[in-house]
Amino acid sequence: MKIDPRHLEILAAIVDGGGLTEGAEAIGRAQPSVSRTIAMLEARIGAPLFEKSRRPLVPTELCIALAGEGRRILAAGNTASAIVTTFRTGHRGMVRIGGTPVFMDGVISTLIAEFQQNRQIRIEQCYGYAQDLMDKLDAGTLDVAICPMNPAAVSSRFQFVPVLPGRNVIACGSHHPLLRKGSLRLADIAPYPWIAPPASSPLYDDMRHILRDIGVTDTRISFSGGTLASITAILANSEALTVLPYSVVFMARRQRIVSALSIRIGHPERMLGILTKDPESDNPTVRRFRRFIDTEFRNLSRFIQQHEQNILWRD
Amino acid sequence: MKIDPRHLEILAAIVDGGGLTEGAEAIGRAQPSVSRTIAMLEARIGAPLFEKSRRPLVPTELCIALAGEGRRILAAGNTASAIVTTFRTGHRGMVRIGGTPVFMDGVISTLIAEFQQNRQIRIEQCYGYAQDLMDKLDAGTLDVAICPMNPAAVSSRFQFVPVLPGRNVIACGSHHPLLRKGSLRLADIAPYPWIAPPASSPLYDDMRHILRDIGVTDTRISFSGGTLASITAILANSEALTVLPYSVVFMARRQRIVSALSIRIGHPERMLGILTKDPESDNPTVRRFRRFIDTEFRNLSRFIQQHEQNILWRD
DNA sequence: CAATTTTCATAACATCAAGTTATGTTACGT
DNA sequence: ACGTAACATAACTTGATGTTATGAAAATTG
Repeated sequence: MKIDPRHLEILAAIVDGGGLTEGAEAIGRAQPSVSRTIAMLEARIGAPLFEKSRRPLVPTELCIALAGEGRRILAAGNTASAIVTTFRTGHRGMVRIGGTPVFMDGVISTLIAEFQQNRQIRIEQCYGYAQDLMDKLDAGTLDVAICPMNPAAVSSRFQFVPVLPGRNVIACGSHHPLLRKGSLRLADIAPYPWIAPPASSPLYDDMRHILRDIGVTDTRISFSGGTLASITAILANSEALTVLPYSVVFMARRQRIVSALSIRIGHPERMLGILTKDPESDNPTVRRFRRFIDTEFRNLSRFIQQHEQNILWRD
Repeated sequence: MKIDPRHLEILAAIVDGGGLTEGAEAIGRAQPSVSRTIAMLEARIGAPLFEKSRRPLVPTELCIALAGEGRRILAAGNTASAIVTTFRTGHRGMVRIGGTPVFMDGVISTLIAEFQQNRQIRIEQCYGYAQDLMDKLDAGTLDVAICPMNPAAVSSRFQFVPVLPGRNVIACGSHHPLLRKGSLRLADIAPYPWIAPPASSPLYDDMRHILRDIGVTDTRISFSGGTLASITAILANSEALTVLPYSVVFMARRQRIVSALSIRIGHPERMLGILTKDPESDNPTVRRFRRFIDTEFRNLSRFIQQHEQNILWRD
C-alpha cells in the first residue's frame, strides 16, 4: 500500500499542531481540504487515524506511527528547499573554470579559497590557453575562463570582461644579486639563465619579445616545462630569471620568495579578463563566482597600482 | 520554495535507476509522466537537473543533492507502508481488554505475553465485572471483555463467544494438609480459614453457594480484598482455603504453589467467554487478538479435560 | 443547563497536476 | 549513415486538491 508522502506530511502537521485547523495552517491549506484528505486516507488505509467524536483530536497509535514518518518527510522536504535556496543564491553548486596555468596557480587559486568560505561550492579547474578555453566554453564543458586576451579581438559570441592589464615582469628569487644593484643594464642581466614557460603559452611569446627588446641575444634556458610551483622553487634556489605576469609576482610577494626586477619592459596589448559564453544563462553560482572574481580583481588592480607608485622603474 | 515530495521521490528513482525509463518503472509510472514532471521541476527551480543533450542522463550537482532527500522520503514512505501493512495484518496496534480481576491476572496475562511475541502490540488492560465491562464496550472505551456470563442472558447488542465452562475449585497452598487426606469430609474442611474474593465479584457469590452446599456454616474469613498475587501468597504461606476458577489454578499448577482440593462442588451456569460489541467493525489487531484468545482457550479447555480425567473427584 | 464558541465534517464546484497513449526527436552504437 | 533506444512533446482524461459556504457536534462558559 503506497501512501502519498504529502498525506503523511499533513498527518505530521496535524499531530504536531494538535488539531486539523492548526495542521492545515501549518501546511498552508484550508481546513476542509485537510479534513477531506484525512478522511480519504482513513478510507484507503481502512482504519481510523483519529478517535471519533473527540474534540481535541486524539490520534490513533497507527496515526502516531505514520506521523513519525511524515515528520521525516517534512524534514527532508525542508532541507531540499534549503538546498534549492542556497543553490539559487549561489551558495551551493559547481563552477567549472579554466585559465592559463601560471595565472590559475598564482592568483586564482587563492581567490577560490576565499570564495569557498561559507559556501558549499565545488570548483572544477582546468588549464588551457585562449583558443582551448573558447572551445570548451563552446562545448559547454566550462563555465568561466580567465585568460589574457586582446579585448578588440574577442569574438562576439563571447563576453569578455577585462579586469587587469596583461602586464609582465622579469621575476627572480628574492635573494637575487640583481635586486641589490642600483640601475640595471643589459650587461648585468646577460649572464643569468632563464626559465622558459611552455612553448605554447602566451608567456613564452612575451618572454621572447622582452628578451629581444632588452637586447638579450643568446638566451640560456635552464628550465622549462614546469608549473608555477616548480618555477617558484627554481627561482628560489637559483639565480635564474623568468617572465611572469605582474599579478602573479604580486600575489607571491607575501612569501618573500620571488621578486620582480625594477626594469621597465614592454607589455603586450592584452588584458586579463573573464571570458564567458552566455553570461545570462549561467546558474547563480557561476554568476556569483564571476562577480566575485571581478570585484576581487578590481581590488587587486588598485593594490597593484598603489604598489607600483612606490617603485622606481628604470630603463 | 516548497517542493512536492513526490517529485523528490521521482528524482531519487531516476538518479538511482540511471535513467528516466528506469526511474519511471521503479516508481510505477509511464515514462512521459516523469519526463514532464522533471521538466516542470526544472522550470520551478530555475536550474537544470540533468545535463542537456547527454544520453546516459547525467544528473546535476543540485539534482544529486535533491535526490538524496528524495531517497529519504522514499524510505519514510516505505516504512509507512510497512507500518500500515503490519497494522492491517494485526501485527501492530493496540487492544483494550477488560475482565474479572482474578481471571485476568491468572490466565489472560500469560496469554497476552505469548500474543505479543513477534508483534508490536500494546495492550491496555482494565479490570471489571460483567455490567461494568458491558458499559465500557458500549462507551467504546474497550475492545474486548473476557468474563463469565450466562450465555442465555447476554444482550443481543453484544456477541458472546463461550470458551470455557465457568467452573470453580477450592484452592489451597500446595503444602496443605488436606491434600494428603484420602477422602474429604465436612469435618475435615471446617477448621480452616477462608480467603474471600471482593464482595462485588461473582466469585464471592460462588464461594457463598459452595460453602452452603458443602455445609460449612460459620465461615472464618482470614483475608479479603486482595488481587490474585496476594491471594496466592496467602495460600502459599498459610492453610487458608479459597474458591478460584479452575482455569486459574490450572495455569498456576506449574509454579507448584497452589493446588485444588479433590472435592466436587457445584458450579454455576456461567460460561467464560469473549464479549464484544461489534465484532465486524473491530480493527485487525483486535480481531487477531480475539482469534488468538479463542484458540488458546480451546487448547486450554482440552488440556483441562485431559487433566481432569486423571483426577478422582470425590463427594 | 442553556448559550456560545470552537472545531471538525460535508457539499458543490473549479482548477490543475498528473496519468494515459501516440508520436516525434535525438544521441549513441554498429 | 543508419537503426535502436531513450527522452521529449502532444492531446486528452481523470482525479485529487483547492476554494467558499454551511452544517453538526463537542467543549467551554455564565
